Amino acid sequence: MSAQDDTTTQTPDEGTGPRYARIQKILESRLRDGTYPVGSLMPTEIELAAEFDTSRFTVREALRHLTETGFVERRQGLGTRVISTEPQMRYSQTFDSLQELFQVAVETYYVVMHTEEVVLDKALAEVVGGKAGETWTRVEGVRWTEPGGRPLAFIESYVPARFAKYVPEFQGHQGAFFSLLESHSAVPIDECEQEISAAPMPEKAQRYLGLAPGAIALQLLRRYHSSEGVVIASCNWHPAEQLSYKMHIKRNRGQG
Amino acid sequence: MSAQDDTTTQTPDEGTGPRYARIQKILESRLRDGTYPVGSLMPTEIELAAEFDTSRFTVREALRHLTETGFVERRQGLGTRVISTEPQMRYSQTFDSLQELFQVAVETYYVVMHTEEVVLDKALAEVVGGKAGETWTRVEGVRWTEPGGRPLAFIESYVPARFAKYVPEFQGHQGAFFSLLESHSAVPIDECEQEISAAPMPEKAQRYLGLAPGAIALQLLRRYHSSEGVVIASCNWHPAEQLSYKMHIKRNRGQG
DNA sequence: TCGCGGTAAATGTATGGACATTAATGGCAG
DNA sequence: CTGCCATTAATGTCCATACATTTACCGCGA
Repeated sequence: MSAQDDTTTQTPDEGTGPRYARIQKILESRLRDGTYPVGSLMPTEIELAAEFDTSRFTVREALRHLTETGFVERRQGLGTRVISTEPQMRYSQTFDSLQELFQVAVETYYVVMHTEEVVLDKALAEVVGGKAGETWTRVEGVRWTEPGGRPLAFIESYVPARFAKYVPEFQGHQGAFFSLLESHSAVPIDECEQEISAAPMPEKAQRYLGLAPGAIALQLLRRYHSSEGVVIASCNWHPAEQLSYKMHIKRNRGQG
Repeated sequence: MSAQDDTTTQTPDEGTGPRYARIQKILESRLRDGTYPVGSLMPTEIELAAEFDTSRFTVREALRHLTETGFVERRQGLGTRVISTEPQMRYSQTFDSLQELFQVAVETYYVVMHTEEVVLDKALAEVVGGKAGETWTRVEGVRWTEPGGRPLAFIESYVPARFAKYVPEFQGHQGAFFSLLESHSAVPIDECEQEISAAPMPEKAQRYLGLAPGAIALQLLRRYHSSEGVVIASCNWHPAEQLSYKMHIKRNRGQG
């Protein structure tokens, strides 16, 4: 309700383009100016439809775009929660496809090199998404094109203690861990954060992968979440020449 | 129409979950087995609705998911074109937001270090998305936090000859090039490909950025496309410690 | 031959309604 | 106090329908 800067009268009737796009712009401006604070629930579809004098369908289109753009998160039975006041790289995907999306894990084989229990210190807890003092299992391994084939990546994985009993299953597993853990423990995995960065290849990884000192790695840190927290955190080191991340960003037509 | 492997009878009535999801799975399997080849047009919404004995709305939901997953591309007046037989990292976004998405370019300043004309050889043509033999302008520069501030990245940009006249505008520009080119030339930019990889920091970049030899870079190759082809290709080298790419991948609830 | 305009066909936008599914809530029984 | 259950409210799914907008295409005229 700030009186300043109100050149944008809050009606979807001005401007051009589809109505849902105009409503979307209004809602975005409200998100930015704090009308709908982060963490709060936005008005319901019915309320917004009434406010903008339009149908629920049109409001849903606007909200769908806000979801795809990473501003809000919607849950059946709950509502529309504000998660950001600016767009995010957020990628929505069905689960089976998600597994295929992480190309490297599919049709490749994992070999466990080393396993140990660790108590999380503060720094490690932050990385894996756990709490300091908890006991987790740390697994070192290498992913291969095929058993006895060419090594692809060095992987360090962390799982909470309650999943430790499934770790032996990792040995020789084809595919991603998270699907294995999910099927064995019946804990559904809802989302995954991924952080891509560049880093020197760790010394141990150089040995396992047969690389010269000074090798460069594309480093992928992934945290797989169930509703109760992180189920697996893994850090993958891929030789820089062997992996790159391609994205295709497409402009929505007609919204200039 | 392969007779083998036909455990999936092609009706959406089996299985559980929403009907559009079942239809989506059937369509995905057809994409994979070549029933709808890459480059071809899929049946229209009306035809699919008739085949699956459902409404156009439900078919649209299935196709919307295929679009978000990167299998197909839809154009009003044309149809649904198959662009891939497996899911892709495809990110749809409005344009204003896209600029914000490429965080680094916003509220930073670009300084041109060097400009020259180059004739594309075959390898370079492939990288920038042009044709061998064409003349492009190559621009070297550095992006800074503020004029005279801290250097953030070394950037090598290529623009086709017809845009060369706008290159002087790059000097001291705040924001991304593509928005500058777009506003000056009135050529709308539809999409952007991005490839993220790890690489050694080029020697020239080490000098410009004041880094020690052996520094590691997160390398971003971007191609901005208009309908007529690549408008800008740029390769950015960021010090590995200063940049990472975070993604949030969310599972569609209720599709196990 | 070239360009212009009309037409058909496809997706895009929008309405209004109905019912399903999920999640929080509060009350009741143990 | 705890646990189960009915209620309520929100989004999710689905229908039939209409019109708008974009694109490809064909034919006509200059």
